[in-house]
Amino acid sequence: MIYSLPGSDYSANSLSMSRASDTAYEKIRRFILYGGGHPGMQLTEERLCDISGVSRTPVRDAVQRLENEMLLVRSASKRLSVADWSDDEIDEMFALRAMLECHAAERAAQRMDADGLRRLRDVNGGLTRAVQRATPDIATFLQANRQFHDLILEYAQSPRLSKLLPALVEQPVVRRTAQQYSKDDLMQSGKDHDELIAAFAARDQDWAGAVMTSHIRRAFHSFHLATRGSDPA
Amino acid sequence: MIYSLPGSDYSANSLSMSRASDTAYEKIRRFILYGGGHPGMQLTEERLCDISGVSRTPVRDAVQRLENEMLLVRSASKRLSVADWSDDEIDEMFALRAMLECHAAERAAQRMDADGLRRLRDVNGGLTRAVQRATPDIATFLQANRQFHDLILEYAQSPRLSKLLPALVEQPVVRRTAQQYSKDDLMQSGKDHDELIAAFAARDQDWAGAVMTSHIRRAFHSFHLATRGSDPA
DNA sequence: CCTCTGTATATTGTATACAATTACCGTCCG
DNA sequence: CGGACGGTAATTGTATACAATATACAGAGG
Repeated sequence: MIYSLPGSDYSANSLSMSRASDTAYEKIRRFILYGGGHPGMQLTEERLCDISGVSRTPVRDAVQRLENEMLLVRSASKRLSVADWSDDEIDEMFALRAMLECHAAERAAQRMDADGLRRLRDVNGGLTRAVQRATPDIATFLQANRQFHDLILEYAQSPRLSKLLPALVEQPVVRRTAQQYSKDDLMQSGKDHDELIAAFAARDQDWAGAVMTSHIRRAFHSFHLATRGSDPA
Repeated sequence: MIYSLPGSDYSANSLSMSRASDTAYEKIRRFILYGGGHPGMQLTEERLCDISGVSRTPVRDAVQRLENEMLLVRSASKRLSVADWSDDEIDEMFALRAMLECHAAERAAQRMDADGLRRLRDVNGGLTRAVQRATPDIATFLQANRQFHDLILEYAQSPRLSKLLPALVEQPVVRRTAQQYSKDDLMQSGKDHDELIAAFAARDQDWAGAVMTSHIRRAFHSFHLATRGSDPA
């Protein structure tokens, strides 16, 4: 049986759709990842206005954000299209993400407190319960997973990391690997998280970093097996 | 005798001031780093229009870019101010930069070719000559240094890295450490580059990565000694 | 004297009109 | 028939007017 990817979607703050530029961002993003947008597809700003229901000004704001996340790319003549990630770029994204999440875990280990541990245990409890059901509740799993990694990022206390990491956790990979993971894979994610919590409790930054690196790199290899039928190692 | 910092300013593409949003970006950036902008200073968009001489639309584009680079920060109520980097944030920036530049060097080592080696040697020759003058030519040094690191980034062939790294090589540090480096420090940078070239020629990615890490971390420690009078180690 | 609240003011957010670029396509000339 | 040229349509870039929102301040009530 096959499910979905451990790491995903810390960035999208699904709340606060108040600002038009935020709704534009969300809707265009959704269009690219789950809607009719396929890699290489040309998109005019006007088209994006139709998709998001707002005018060009907030659309342009959203576009700039999506460009930073490399979900949209701009041709030499400033025309927009949906990004088409090469295999090498996806591999690179995993590598960079492993480095930065490792670093975040190391910092979090140094700054963790009792309240943080409690919150991490709560979230991971929910994650584990969601997986252990007869048919795993993927949506809840993904949400809990996001919360778990967000908490680590919070305790890393690095504004710079908080700005950099979300851009690496974007969804083209999720889109290409949705429902790819087995129940055992999902359970292993929960166990990784448990070990991370143990490392945090021990304030052992090397341990925390190593577990996090394993966590991400396992996802990387599972991704390879699932999408290309071979292991990159 | 005291001079300036090894790593700096790969990002600013000093050319192509055609678009108003580009001139706004450049002028506001210059204002923050070398003009009247001091950390914590409040800036309205109107004020930024005066500074850059264009209307609010391109100013807002530029502001978003500068926010990503964390030169500008936005308060909870969406008001802008010049970023005020804490010591911890600066340390973090060096740490992240060391990781990513190391990674870039590793990738470049795998992808280097004869033409790239020649270009790197040319650039570093110019850098060394600029330093060896009776009074080192700092401007030329900085330009050559930027070109050198840009070349490595080019040969790393990672669009993602090319987007991430420039945001870490920004200037608040340069501003706070301008003219801080001795002639020996500058010469050592040239020697680091020579060793990097040797590592590239040998296609030894571990060597290249290690040299790059040393290169950045030495700058980090020199920065500490120069600005805080103590070594972080 | 403090706090709360309402209103004026300042600032940011959005829509739209217009300018500048770029691509598209038919035509002309070799 | 192929390629360069030029005109037109499409698209992005900029300015500005207006709307929404947040702050600041004054005055009333406790």
